[in-house]
Amino acid sequence: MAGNYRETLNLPKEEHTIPMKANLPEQEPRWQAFWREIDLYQRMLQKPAPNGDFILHDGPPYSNGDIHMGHALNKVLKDFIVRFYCMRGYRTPYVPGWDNHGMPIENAVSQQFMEQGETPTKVELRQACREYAWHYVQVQREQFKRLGLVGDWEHPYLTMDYGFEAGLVRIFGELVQRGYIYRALRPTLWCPTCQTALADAEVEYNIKISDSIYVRFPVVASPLPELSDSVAQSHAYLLIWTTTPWTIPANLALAVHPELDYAIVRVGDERYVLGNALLEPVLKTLGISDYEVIRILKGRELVGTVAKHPIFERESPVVLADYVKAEEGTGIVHTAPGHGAEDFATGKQYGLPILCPVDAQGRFTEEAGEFAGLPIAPEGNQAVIRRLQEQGHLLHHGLYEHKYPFCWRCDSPLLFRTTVQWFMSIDHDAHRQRALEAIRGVRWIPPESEARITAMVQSRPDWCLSRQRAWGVGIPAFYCEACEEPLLQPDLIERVASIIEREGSDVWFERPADYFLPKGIRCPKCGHPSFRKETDVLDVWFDSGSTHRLVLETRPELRWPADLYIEGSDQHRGWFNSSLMIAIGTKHAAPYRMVITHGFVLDGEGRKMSKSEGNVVDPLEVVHQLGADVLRLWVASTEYFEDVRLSNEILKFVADAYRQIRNTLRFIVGNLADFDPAQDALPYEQLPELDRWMLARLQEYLRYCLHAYERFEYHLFYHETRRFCNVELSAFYLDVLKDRLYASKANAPARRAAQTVLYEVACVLTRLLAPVLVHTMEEVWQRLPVPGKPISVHLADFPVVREEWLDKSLLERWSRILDLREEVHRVVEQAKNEKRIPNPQSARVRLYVEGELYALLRHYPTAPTPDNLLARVFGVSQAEVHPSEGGLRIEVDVAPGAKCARCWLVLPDVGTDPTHPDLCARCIEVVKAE
RNA sequence: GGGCGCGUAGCUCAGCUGGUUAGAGCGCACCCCUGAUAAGGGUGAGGUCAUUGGUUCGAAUCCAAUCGCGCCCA
Repeated sequence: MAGNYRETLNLPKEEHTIPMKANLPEQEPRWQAFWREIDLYQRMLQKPAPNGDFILHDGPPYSNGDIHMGHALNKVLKDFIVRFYCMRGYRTPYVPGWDNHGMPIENAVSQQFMEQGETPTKVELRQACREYAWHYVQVQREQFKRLGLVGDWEHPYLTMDYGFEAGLVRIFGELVQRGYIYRALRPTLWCPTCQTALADAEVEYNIKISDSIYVRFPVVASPLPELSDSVAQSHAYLLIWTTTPWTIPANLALAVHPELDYAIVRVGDERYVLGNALLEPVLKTLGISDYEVIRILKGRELVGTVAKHPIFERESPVVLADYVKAEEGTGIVHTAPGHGAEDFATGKQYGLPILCPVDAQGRFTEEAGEFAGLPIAPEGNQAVIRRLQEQGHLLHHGLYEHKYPFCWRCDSPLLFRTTVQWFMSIDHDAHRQRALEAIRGVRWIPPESEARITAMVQSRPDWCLSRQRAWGVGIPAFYCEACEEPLLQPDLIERVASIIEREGSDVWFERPADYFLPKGIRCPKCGHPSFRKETDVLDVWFDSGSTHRLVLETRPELRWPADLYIEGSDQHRGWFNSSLMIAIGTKHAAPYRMVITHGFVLDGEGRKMSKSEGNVVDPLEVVHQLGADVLRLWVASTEYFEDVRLSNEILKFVADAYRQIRNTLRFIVGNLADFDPAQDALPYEQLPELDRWMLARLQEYLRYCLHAYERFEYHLFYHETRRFCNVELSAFYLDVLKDRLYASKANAPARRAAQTVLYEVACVLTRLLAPVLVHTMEEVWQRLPVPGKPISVHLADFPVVREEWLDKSLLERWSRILDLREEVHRVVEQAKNEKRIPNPQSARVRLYVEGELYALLRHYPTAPTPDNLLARVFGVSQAEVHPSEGGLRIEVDVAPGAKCARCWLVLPDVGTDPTHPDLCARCIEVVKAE
């Protein structure tokens, strides 16, 4: 009678393990609630920390809008690190923060006011900005928490906290004290409609059709005979091209490239100088076909030549500039230092005045002489062109289509104006050298990052701290109302700071200057008693650049400097840089010991994600559909030092990986249902060889993973874990173990040995994966029978390699057996395909081996029983080993005997007992014992 | 246009200082199992190592250029 023996087996207990379906979107919030209940973050901090502190300082995201994948990547990486260090025995306080001030919020809020037709006062605008920023702090905080991030979310740092704002003013004061701060003119892109300077991010480049004019400047003096000879007749000219005629009134020089070739050409009795490479196209445009090249010379030879302004009685000397190009124009660049960044730099270099005859509304000032009062465009342009024509210096006028900067809010074409701004000097007191030295003392990961920050610091200009904005911390300067003398004094700055600390930075905009100044103060220059306040606010990079001082130094659980900053690679110019500047400026040392950079999140094709492309993957949606653990596993799977890719397809693969890891653990935990390590675990010495092999492989795997964790290379850990779970556990060890686990007596040593190892494997995997799969590993942990275990896996210690289990010779022997296993599989597969056997389970394998391999294999039992290790390893019912003289031969046939109804092995001893005619000898014994 | 970086199978990644037929896992195809079952197992097919040209006895690995992509700047 074929009985049903299923009930006599020790099958994994479904109710004792984790469910196959993870249902993360629903389950994760429950675990998060659990952590909140037990106050996991505080418990992590209270955990013994024999290795001391590890301070990861959070770079503050900007508090506008929902989080995107870039945030998710950044914060999840931080979370891996915090959790790993904590489990490694470090105290790891993590204080998340937000960057609140700044233009994007101000713009969004102004937009809202505009839509409602309201014009807020500065203070009203600021209050709305503060509310807006706070709203998104709360939104993002919840979104971050949903990703499973651990940290002091109830006490984050905010750059708009009064204390922080006061701190900013004080740091500014420190820099004033140390002599870093100065005031100077600077060219800015200016919107004449909004009447404000714009930041780069507020500028959009669009196609514009401009006037294109070729203008000649008469030479009035030159060391070159070819030019000076004709001076008397005014017949030598330098030829320029411009698309902004209105800047001609501000012309103060003509720039040439020192190394480019220039031609002096004769046209009738006139001579023209222009770039040799541009000779033909330019003369063609001007309609000149009859000409003669008199001389070719280098640009630098033109130095000393001076032209006359084509309209005004003023000189315009030739100057040298590297940015002059031979691709466009005439090779000679009309230079107006008041109207362009490059022109400004050249102007400064040559000591030219910074002439900017245009007012805030884009109208010519008195300095523009006859043009005063005209808007620069279109009237100004037309007037200038007309005047040039009257003078006979306009050689060509056409139209030109090119990219031009526009205001992103009002779409007006922008112009360059020079205005007075506050700066931090980067070269004061050897600051730049100190910074470069400090960079060398920091550990940069990846190492290329050091070259990048070095280049940035080497070439960075002075820091322009002024922003003509409302939503920020006011620059604490005063001006004499009589003589305009600026008043910038550390003691006065401290007065402002202490008031802001009490009342918030709005007070600067609400109160008059007197409120902040001591009674009786007078202008040191003219003695006048009344002052006005500076209206500029600090650049927001100053805010975030100060966090290391205002967070690390003020929170008792933190310290300065940080052990680690980890941010996107754009922060070389951003936060890494601004933090370094302020740290060097105020403390002469770097604010971080180690800096990691990660790449950007691109789509599946390696392109930037953008709404218009429709290739954006939203982290909130991923969490909603697949779960945070899948998202986190994706982060772990990427080589994030470079840009990383993400698409739905990629997520599908990661979700598969998640399922495989989950199922492996599900199987292991299910087989530990009746296992109590305290009572049932076997000592190492009593473990069968295969189990000791597994423990050795586990140590090798663990060592590899620890190394990967230590180097922040989670992708190596991810791949090795997948391989370990799929190949070594699922496809091999667990499969081989099934007979022992299921068919042995529950407390048979063979079964307890298997469980002992499974338990070890589970303990290692769970802790190793805990920083990544925070929810899933907690779920597993709660099921594991660990004696005296911490309440959460996140409070456990990271596993350590047990060297004594690394049995080298065992590993070596088994690597040969595993090779042989592959051979056997191939032969069995072939037999199956040829229908010689229905399936591997019904097969017998006979090995004919020689030499060393025979010496190795002969020790294994070859009798047809469940204990035939080689048969179990090969996945067949029976296996024999025979000596051979002609190399390896593998024969496969149908195993003799019958299939045991209980263990399903085909064995000859099935049916030896009449009470159980369909059982093998081993199973009879097990069944009878019950 | 400039600076930095990247480009190995459909996907994610190995491949140390140049040296045997370029590896892994997943995915895919075919098959097995039905006592991990919306699971598990086996076998197999996939790559001119972005392109081109150099250096070398020999290059995915070094050099140059080109193309594509990204970040920062102009």
